[in-house]
Amino acid sequence: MSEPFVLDGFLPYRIAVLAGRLSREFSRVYQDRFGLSRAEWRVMAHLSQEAEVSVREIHARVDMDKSKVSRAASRLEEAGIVTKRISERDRRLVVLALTEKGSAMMAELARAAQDYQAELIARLGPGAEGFLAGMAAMTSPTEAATRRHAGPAEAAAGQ
Amino acid sequence: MSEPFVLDGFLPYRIAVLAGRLSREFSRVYQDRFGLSRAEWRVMAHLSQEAEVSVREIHARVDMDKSKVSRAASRLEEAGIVTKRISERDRRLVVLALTEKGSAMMAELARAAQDYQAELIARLGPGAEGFLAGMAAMTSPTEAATRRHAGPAEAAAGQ
DNA sequence: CCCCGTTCATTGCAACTGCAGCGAAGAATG
DNA sequence: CATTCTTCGCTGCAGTTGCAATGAACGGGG
Repeated sequence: MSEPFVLDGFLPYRIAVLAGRLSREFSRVYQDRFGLSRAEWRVMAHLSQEAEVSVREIHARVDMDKSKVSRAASRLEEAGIVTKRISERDRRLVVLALTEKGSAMMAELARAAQDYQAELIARLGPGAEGFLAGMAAMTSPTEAATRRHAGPAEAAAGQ
Repeated sequence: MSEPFVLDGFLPYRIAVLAGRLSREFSRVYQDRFGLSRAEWRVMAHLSQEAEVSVREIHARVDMDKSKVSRAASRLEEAGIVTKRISERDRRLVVLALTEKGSAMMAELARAAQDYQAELIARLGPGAEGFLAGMAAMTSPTEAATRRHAGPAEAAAGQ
């Protein structure tokens, strides 16, 4: 029964290491070429999905604290990559949108991202499907144990 | 060919989110019960594998900057969880080891970790093997693209 | 119409992070 | 040996992080 604990086999650890490695690998693209931080890249990536998004929406979907989103957005605005304006429907909301410059950057980044994604799939080989299925199972809200209050995106935070 | 870029399908992103979620989920154990940070937990976990380890060894294997290891070790020492002493064979090395108190904590943590691991495997269900195979493939040093100078543990950093 | 509880985004603050640089100790070279 | 190069752990520092608190704006109930 009680196998000795083996760190190298512990899934949260293994996945965290993998995530760090992939993240770092791809960060070369947006960091070297555009000087973006990971947080900034994520905000941009999210904006490429829906043209106009509020800080709250990004916070809710992405694994980022809302202050992190806020500050990333400010830096992007300062760099002329996104615009911030107050929503007319709800004046508490800040609506983010890519500028033309931002869109051009994002187009290039999207291409690079797809190339990288293709390479990863290639690395996975035929086992890709199994891996993706596992990701889904893991991500699913089974959470038998460790039930939590939880908020948007699991109260974000972390990383 | 050129599918539009979809953030939710981008593997580095998905894996990062998953890693964050699992990490946070399990961190409740060592954080709530023992007040450990993630870095401290990792150092302890590593120490549970081999009784005596140097800062450098942890830095090399784990995805942690050496200063991070150093400071985590200092905090653990202050808390009476590990001891630091200078190696006799090489007086540059600092040898870390769990104290009795630390061992007791680690035993409890190991149990919790195994429970959590079991739950994760359960979540994965029959697809577990495929997932683990994918992890291995992904981690493997295929790295066709993005070759790097690299150092210990991919020059650590990140996360 | 006016409260009052809630939802947003931002900001202050303390803690943490990574990086560069340091001194001490070992290894290599002649 | 003396000299130089490398390895190891630590620390200063600037930048970042998460958390809590703030203030503005909604929205519902009386």
